[in-house]
Amino acid sequence: MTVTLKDVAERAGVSRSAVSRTFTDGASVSDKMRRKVEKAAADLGYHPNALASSLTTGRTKLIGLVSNNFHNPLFLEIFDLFTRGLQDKGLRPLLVNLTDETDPQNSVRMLRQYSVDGVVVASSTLPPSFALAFRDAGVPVVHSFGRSSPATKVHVVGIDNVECGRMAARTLVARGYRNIGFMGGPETATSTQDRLAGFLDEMANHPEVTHSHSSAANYSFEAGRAEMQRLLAADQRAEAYFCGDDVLSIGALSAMADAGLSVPDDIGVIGLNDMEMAAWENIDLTTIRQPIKEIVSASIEMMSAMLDDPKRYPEARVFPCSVVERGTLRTE
Amino acid sequence: MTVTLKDVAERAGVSRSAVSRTFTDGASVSDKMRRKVEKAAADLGYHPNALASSLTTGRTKLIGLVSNNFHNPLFLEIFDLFTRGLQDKGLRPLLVNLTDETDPQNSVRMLRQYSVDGVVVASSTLPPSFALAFRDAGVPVVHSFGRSSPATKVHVVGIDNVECGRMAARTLVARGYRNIGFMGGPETATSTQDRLAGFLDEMANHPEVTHSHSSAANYSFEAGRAEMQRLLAADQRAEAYFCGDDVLSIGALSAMADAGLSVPDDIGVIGLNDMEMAAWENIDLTTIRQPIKEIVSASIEMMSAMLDDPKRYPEARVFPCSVVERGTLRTE
DNA sequence: ATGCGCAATGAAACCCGTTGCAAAACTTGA
DNA sequence: TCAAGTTTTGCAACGGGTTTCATTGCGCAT
Repeated sequence: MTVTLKDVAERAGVSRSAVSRTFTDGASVSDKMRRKVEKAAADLGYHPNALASSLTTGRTKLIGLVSNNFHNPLFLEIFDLFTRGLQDKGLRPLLVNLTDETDPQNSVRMLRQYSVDGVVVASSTLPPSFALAFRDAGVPVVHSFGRSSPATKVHVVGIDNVECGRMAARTLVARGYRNIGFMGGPETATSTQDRLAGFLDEMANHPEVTHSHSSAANYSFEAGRAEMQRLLAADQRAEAYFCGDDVLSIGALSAMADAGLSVPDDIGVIGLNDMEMAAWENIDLTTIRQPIKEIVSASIEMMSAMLDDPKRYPEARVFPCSVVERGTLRTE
Repeated sequence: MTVTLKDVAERAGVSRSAVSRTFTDGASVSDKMRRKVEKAAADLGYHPNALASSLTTGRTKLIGLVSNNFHNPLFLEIFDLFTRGLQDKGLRPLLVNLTDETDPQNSVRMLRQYSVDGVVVASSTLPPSFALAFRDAGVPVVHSFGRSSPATKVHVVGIDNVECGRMAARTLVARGYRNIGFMGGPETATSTQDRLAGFLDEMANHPEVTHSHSSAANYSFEAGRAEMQRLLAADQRAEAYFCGDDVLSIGALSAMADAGLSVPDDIGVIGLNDMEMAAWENIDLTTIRQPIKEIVSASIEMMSAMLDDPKRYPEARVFPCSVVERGTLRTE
């Protein structure tokens, strides 16, 4: 059924090594030989078995793509970018869905069994220790959308969430809001923690502005809506909210609309991410743009580099964010 | 660096076969042996190499997951279901992003190189010939969300798009709309073609109702919005539209809002899919529900069955759809 | 022709496991 | 205690490639 090296070698009347060499570039083969082998291979419909070769070469070109964000539409964009970027480099994404799983050991074991060349952890909610588990197992790893620390031990690509928190606070204050709320994602997520820290840090510079904060159960529409409903019902309403994610913001907007509030006249919202949906005309969300294209390509670049040099010194690449002006904050 | 069977065998003072057997269930090993080997394996941190074993067993447990829908949020839900379902069965999804690619041969070649045990084509826009290419290459394949034909040659799981078209038309007529439009997705997509066919078929039963149809460039918000803008500007506006997809509907709703039309008072919309977003309170889209959970699990079941019996007779599993009543059609 | 250097080739060992087969080690029953 | 039967075990071949190393073949200058 399946055509092997040996079959081709026999048909072409050459040795197996010769066939192998015509299919690995950089090997020394004469034109005559190459033509002969290629002819035989074409006749038989031969394609080399990538897995068999990985046995000796030690490379599979398989990259584990690990994530736990299968409910945030932003991540569809991210998966799109990752799969295409990896494919362009001849790498194959082995997708791991971590939903309801926080222990890295299972994933580490599984991905090692499949001899992946490297692992990309694409998540803004997993702790740094998660990626670390791969490094400790000797697997090249980059944590995309992760938290970078000065003492980082794995490659990290992302944004400065603390600075984003500051930026959001600064923006809201500059627009004249004097009672500001932060509605974050799950408290366990590093991104939530950092954004809150930055937010509070900046607010400390503005004692005249009152502020408060709370968090939604997770980064989802429902959670954002529920939390905003709670805030509005408790009559603790701020003049404007920084929501720790766009999809959360959209949930919040929905709760505001239900409460009869008009945005941005009665209440303001600024999100974070700038997912495609934020630009939809019926949403038109003012938000802080996270440059996902750049983050993904930097992640892939780093991964490539690590494949060549697994001992590469860990590095954090942090991309700047900027406010995208749309219609959910008053212009002042 | 990497610990092999041989290392464990040496440390335990037994043969390599013994080690292999303790790690393959169903093999005959004494308890004493098993304990000895497991001890040695644990000491060394050994894990079997799944790829090496696949060489002799002929199974990799790798499943190609092929899709070209990386811009429709519905597919994030679908990927979530697929990855979890496959993982639960011990299978590993190798993700292939087909964006901008319609020729199956590249994917076939690549997936064969990686010796995948099977392939799931998850797409409502690819033609039946795409999945067929895998079958012809001897790879078990199931086409999820595909078009089933009476003479189908590959396993297909999905819905009856023709019937959905009829259902939409029937629903709109029943609500008293007398001028109805169908706004489909890309004309090359089988789903669009079938939904249109069903729509027209049903409309033929209602000569008193005028109807028209057009199509958006692709299944996306922007395309839906643009097409609806065009329709409204041309003043060809119908009383209600059946949009061939939820995200298309949402784009259309946005265009309607901009045009100052109020839904459902001035104009009605019914979508198709019932993605999570359709239930968001600020969207509240009346739509035809496609049971994606059932479709995905049926696909995985079929795939499992084919792994046991690759020559399994091809079968089409078609799930019924039903209208989900929300707020974008008048109640009449 | 002769010899030199280099590119192309093949034989064989190796990568990490699995498995058919025969020998070894146990049971069991009488 | 011994023969017969059943489990366990190890050996060696195998799966589909790659790679080292020695050998062969070739072009070229002399």
